[in-house]
Amino acid sequence: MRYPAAETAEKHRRILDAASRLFRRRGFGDVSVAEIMQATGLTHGPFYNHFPSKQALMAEAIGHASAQTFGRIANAAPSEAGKAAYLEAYLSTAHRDDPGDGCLMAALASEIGREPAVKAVMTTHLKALIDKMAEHFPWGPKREARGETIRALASTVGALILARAVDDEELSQEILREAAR
Amino acid sequence: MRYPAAETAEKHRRILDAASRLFRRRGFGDVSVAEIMQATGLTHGPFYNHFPSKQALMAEAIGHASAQTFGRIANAAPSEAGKAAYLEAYLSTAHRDDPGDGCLMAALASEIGREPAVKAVMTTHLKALIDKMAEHFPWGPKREARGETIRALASTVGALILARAVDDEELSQEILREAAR
DNA sequence: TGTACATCAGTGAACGCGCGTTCACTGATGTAC
DNA sequence: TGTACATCAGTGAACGCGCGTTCACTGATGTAC
Repeated sequence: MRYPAAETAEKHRRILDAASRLFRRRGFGDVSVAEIMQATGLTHGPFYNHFPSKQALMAEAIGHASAQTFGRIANAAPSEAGKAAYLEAYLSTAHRDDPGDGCLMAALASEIGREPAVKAVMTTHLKALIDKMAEHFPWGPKREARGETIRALASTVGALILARAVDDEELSQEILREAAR
Repeated sequence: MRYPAAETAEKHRRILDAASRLFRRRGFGDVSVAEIMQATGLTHGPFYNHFPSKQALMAEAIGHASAQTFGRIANAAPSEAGKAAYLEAYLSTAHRDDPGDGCLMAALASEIGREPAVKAVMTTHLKALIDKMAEHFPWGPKREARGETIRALASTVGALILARAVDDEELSQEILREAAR
């Protein structure tokens, strides 16, 4: 290899960072390959040295963002208090106003199902996420843990999406507040 | 008017019908004006006799689909059984597999916040929807009705979105089933 | 009633634009001797 | 150690394409007399 492998890997990572942030902020369709490459300080040409297509980048960027989420859960205390803090952060206005660094599902929800490669990565992510959350946090009776995790996920993802879809600050906050109960 | 007004209005309605269905099925970005017009049996030219821009159509199509949802709620029996039937239909695999005729929020979730005109219409829709559901269905103590409605909306919308984002039939069904409890 | 005209929704070619992707070229880096 | 060469990531112009939008034209409809 002409250039050290570490440098190539570093660039690959920077493209994924920029892409996963921009995609979550504005959606797959509204972010161009050129813009992503510009965000990493390069022109758009060498993109194809790293990824075979934009579609492939979309799938890999989802995986990249998924790893972030897992890091966040692993860092939360595995107690009732840790769970409460995690959910509170999830339903915060800070998270609502910063989709770029936030939840994948909430940010790209309706676009995920349309691209099979993306959907596949998302499925793996969600399965692992349910397992991780069910095992990491306390959920009352053991055999209820999985069901409760799924219900908590659906509620919080739904609430965040509704809060973001709305123009009215008061209503938006009300939705987050109610879901936190 | 050269052509009878009723005919113009009828065409306007047919464009909105096609648009709101296609948008929900595939998203705003992936559906072209030409395709919508073709679905109504016309070429794309006269589109601009009906709407000033695609953006304007997006906002109007949301309003159009919103009216459908309200019709569906009004038709449900205002009883515990009516509410259960409504929620069961919402969380059915039939609804999951037919976004074109289904819930606006779940279908366009992440794209709504990005277009201010669309967001404004959506806010009006959601406000009216919360009021309508809180008042139409029984929810236990009166002053809890609004909060419970919001939580039910967040849970069901979230569950439908997760169920659609997933590749695995079993997991998808599990999500719908858990949210229905 | 019949005829010439005015209207305007519909037609389809054309426009400019931005996109994903390709490619001939550059030039900095490492290698061979 | 020094020099000529090979490599390959990066550059940026160019490609074909589909999109939203415009527009000169058509032709069916209704109106005026």
